[in-house]
Amino acid sequence: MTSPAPKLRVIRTSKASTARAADPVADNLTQRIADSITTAIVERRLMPGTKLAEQRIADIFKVSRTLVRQALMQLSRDHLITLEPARGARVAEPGIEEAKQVFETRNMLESAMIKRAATEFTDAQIAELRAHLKAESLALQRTDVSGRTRLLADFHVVIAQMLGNQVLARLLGDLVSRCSLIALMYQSAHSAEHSAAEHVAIVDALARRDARGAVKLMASHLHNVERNLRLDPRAPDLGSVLLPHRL
Amino acid sequence: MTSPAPKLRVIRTSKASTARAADPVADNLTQRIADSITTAIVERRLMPGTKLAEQRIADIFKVSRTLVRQALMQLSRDHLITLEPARGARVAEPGIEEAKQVFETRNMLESAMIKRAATEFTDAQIAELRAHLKAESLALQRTDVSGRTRLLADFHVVIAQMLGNQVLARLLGDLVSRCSLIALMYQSAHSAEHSAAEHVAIVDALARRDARGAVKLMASHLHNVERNLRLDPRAPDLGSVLLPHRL
DNA sequence: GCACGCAAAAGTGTATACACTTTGAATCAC
DNA sequence: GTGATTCAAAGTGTATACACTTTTGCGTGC
Repeated sequence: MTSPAPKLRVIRTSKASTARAADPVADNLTQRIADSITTAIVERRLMPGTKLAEQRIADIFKVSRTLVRQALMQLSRDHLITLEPARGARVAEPGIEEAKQVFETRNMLESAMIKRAATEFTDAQIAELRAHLKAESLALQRTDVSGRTRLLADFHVVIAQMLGNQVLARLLGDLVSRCSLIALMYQSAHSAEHSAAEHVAIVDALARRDARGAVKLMASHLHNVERNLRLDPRAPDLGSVLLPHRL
Repeated sequence: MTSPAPKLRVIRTSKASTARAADPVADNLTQRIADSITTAIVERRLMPGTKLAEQRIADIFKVSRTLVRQALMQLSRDHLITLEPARGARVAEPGIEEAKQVFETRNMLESAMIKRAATEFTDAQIAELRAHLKAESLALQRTDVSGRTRLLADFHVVIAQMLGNQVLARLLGDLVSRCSLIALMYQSAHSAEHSAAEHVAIVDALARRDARGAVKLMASHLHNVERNLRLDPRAPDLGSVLLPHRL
């Protein structure tokens, strides 16, 4: 019969059905393309508004347009690029309104998250967080720009993962990467050092099991990041209209 | 001569660059396929675990596999189906753990959301909400099953939209549709009437500008929905293992 | 009879082909 | 010289082709 004897069925099944089944969509190739473009955007090598022609990218990665299209559609879902019907893909240019909404939503999620963390985290987990803070400060000392940006963003996602809530972690991850794009578009004046210091304060509050304090610190941290964006309605509009964004 | 007078260029551009640019990814064709599958899943015509072969779907819609693949990848991002590397797509079977995480995340978002709504909604907006409640009760009376399911879910998203936060609205929309799938998988015992009544209570609290009360009511509403799922670790596992899910 | 293995069928992964749309530039009219 | 028109180049949208993987059914050996 259709013997259910799984013989030497690949072990991938187990991994696939547990961890991967969530979303990871594609094989490693499409994903690699998407990741490359993502880091290029976050590391400011692709400026907002830049056209992303499919064939160009396909040539670079030595693959067909098929895979590039898949990657682009994925990035579009993450709001890192925009796809217009017959006009192709461009690096997203999030507007001021969108920026505010992203920060507000982050605040909603992260306030609740840090509150839970304050009451539920074990000492071991807090130690793990301190290790992350250590890595942040090292990256700062080495002036490792792309590394430090990544670590500062990861701090927030790591907390979500430590709570064991993968759904929350993914959601927050999306929001955080959108924030990276927003921050580089509106030239944040918020120094990385300042952010790292605020992270330390937050973890200290967690260590004291001071839920209320942690929530307040997290809220003010997010508020500081947002406040230091140049969200003047005038300047960005003028700039983006006048300057030639296309390549 | 070959030029078919491109004069009457569609105004689509304006709409596309403002509202659509966000994410809607594809043209109406890919989207229609995705929508058809989505409603088929939510209306229980496609049970969890059902195989979704690309060519079969392509034949049904009279399109090529290309468009079907796009639609499937989109649905996969929404967690309505799962894609395994060389084994194709199946209707998702969200696990118990995932269900709990989705509800917890919804609670985080919606508590914060309803709190803001209680202090910021105008009388006109509350009237609009009451109109929605009216629609819910009408769908209940007409025993319009698919309509009522949709309306009950939309209630939560509508509140987010009324706050003017599109980012929040989309995030919540994704979570809510995952909940629909979860609810039908674990045969919710929570009656639609009960949900509708709880919605009324929430809006009443909003009308009183009773933020604390509204938050409490929303939290207990979500808790009730979750509690009435058959999230016994034993029953579902046994059932899903024994019963043949495939068609 | 049962298990193993092999081969055909079905299905997915990627590349390519082709139609249609947009873009840009050169031409023509004024 | 300025403005509109047209045509070619570039780019996107969809279909199809083909390679490779998984599944399934049958036959063989024990």
